[in-house]
Amino acid sequence: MYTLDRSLIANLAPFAGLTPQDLDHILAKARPARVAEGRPVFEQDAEAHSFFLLLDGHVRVVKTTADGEQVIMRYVSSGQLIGIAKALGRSSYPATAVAAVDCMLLAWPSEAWSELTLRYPGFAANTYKAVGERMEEAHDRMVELATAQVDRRVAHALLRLAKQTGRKTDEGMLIGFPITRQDIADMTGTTLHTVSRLLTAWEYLGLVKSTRKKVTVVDAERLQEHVGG
Amino acid sequence: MYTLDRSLIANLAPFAGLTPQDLDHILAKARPARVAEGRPVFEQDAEAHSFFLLLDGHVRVVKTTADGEQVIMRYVSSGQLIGIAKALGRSSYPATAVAAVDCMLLAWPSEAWSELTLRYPGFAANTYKAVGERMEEAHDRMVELATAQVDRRVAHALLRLAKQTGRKTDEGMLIGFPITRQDIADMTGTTLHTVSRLLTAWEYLGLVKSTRKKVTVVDAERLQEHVGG
DNA sequence: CGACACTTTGATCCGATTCAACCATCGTGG
DNA sequence: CCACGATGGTTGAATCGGATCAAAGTGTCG
Repeated sequence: MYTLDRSLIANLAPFAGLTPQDLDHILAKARPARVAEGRPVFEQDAEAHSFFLLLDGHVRVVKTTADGEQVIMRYVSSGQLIGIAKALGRSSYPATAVAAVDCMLLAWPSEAWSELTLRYPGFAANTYKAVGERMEEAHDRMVELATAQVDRRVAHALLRLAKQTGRKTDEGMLIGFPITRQDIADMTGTTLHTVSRLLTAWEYLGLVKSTRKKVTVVDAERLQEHVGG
Repeated sequence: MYTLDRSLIANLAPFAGLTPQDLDHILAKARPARVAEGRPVFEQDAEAHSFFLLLDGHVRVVKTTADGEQVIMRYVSSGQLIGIAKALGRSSYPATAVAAVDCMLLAWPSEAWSELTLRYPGFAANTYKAVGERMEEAHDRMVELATAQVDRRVAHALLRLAKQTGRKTDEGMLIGFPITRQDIADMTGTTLHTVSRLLTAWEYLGLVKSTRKKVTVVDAERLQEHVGG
């Protein structure tokens, strides 16, 4: 058995303010995991046996309704915790998490949660701050879903993803993982047809550029304005 | 100066498991407040100077967008905490809270938050459990807004309100506070016109009954089925 | 190269908003 | 106490944003 190096997590937000000893102790309970693109990290309604830290990659968090409709709740980038059901008093996962690309994670057994938060109040505070941010994000999306037209919702989704995960290329900000028209539709509550039409229209206007599973935001400001922001 | 009686809060979820002494100490820091129907308890973006416990009444939590559109995030019933911005690492209120009827509240200065959670871990746990529940609620509404038709969204809103706040009458469950067509529209992301049409149609079918600012769910099961549940 | 996953585009349809007008109920002040 | 303005509610007609239905095109991988 090897030892995980603390440099893996030392600079990540959830562990801000912890000592090297703390980090080592926390890492001692973790187990590394690899999840291939398209495979689940955990599944909706399954018993929440573990929580995870995404070290590298991107994960899509999806809720599926009783009648089979899907909604993408959010995309998780590296450095963030996922599956922290226990932190919010749940014993099962509220959604499915799917690797959007090949991912590296650390996994802790859920029982470790209460011990870690008790022993490291800073860790708990960091986590609840993150929960607060997610809550706010959720509220913002609720407002948007309730009031904004489809074009605005799609534009905002692209702008958010480009900002959060974009890599600068000579054409603009390329969203940092493969994403289909269907995925975008599932984030915004519309259909792949409408997303396709919007993207072609925007490409024609020079606002975005896209190919199979790749979307680049060419001109964020004009895209923003174009949908009225 | 008088003393607040601990029986005011002894049986409420946020204070479950605390001793009488704990309760007295917590109450010593609280200040009672009355807010008349239609008046704000706190306002969006204002500095979060206090958090509150709703002792009696109903409060509507509303977000207003830059372009003046309103969305009702939730209704708060008595016994619940509101305005706990500090618990989630915020320094301003994310929304406006308006008294839906005349309300009685207790108010604590925000600085008391960290002291209370540190001294009473049970209080903290109770709170985060509640936060988890709200998070889940928010997610459910996101899914619903993204996938369900207007009639289903309106029906679910009414069923939820009837269950949470309803008072049994000889006609069914009467929603426990005055609510207008516009309010229902603001909860579900539609217009007062559509809500009005739905309510008249459902009244004709014997599913609901409504007059000015009052809505009664007559037959919850059939209403549920009618929108496909 | 063939199969499959993803994308585009046209045509049609419908739910829900918008526009418009009117009615009902409530509270207030002359 | 009644009149009047304000707030809340209803209903019809026109319109339109997007979903749905349908079909064909294109890139990718085994």
